[in-house]
Amino acid sequence: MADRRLETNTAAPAAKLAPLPRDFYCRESVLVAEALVGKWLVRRLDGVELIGRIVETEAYDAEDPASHCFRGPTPRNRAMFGTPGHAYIYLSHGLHHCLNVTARDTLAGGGVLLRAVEPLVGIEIMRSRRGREKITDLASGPGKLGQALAIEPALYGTDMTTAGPLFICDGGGTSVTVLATPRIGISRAADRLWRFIDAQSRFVAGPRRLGRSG
DNA sequence: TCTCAGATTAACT
DNA sequence: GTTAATCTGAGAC
Repeated sequence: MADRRLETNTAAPAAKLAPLPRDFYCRESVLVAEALVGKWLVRRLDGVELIGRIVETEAYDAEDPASHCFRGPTPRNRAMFGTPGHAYIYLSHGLHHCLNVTARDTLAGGGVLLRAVEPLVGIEIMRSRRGREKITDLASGPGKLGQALAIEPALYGTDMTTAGPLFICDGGGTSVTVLATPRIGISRAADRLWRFIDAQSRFVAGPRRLGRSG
């Protein structure tokens, strides 16, 4: 897999950063979560591009007791009941802004939490925003990702299928070894293997094993 | 209106 | 391994 490692911090040509189409998100959130591993998350901020390669995701939907949309629409989660492919941002523990992209084959509610990315472009800006030097500590967690990529409430509901301030593109298009594991930090439906990680990435935030006992 | 749990992180021991 | 920081929604009364 050394052939597909991407250590560069050189900006990719903007023309190649075409957002993934709406159809990509109009599937079961689990399928979208798995497919997003290896894609590039693009954040445009004050004319600067911050790009990270997605290495860790989690799927949630309305039938999932661990999901924010399990109990139906509220002012906070309304985005997850709208058209797939939009940003759902929530404040975790009153401190951290976490980024989801809405995804579902119906409008019943669902989304994919982006938990970690491998910084590719704008690394120095991310370092500055995070106040950390270690590249593996810049976006290896949902709250860290939010801080590094300037994920803020103003981005709530952003259409991520257009080349705006926030979107996801196919990126390198290289194949990825995706591993399914239990989700992190939840007590309900904790046995579902709805967390997806790049098995080879050192930027994954949590454990790489399948269950509590291995 | 009050209380509690929660899709987290970083500092401290 | 433990704990503090801090906001939101849900449920109980």
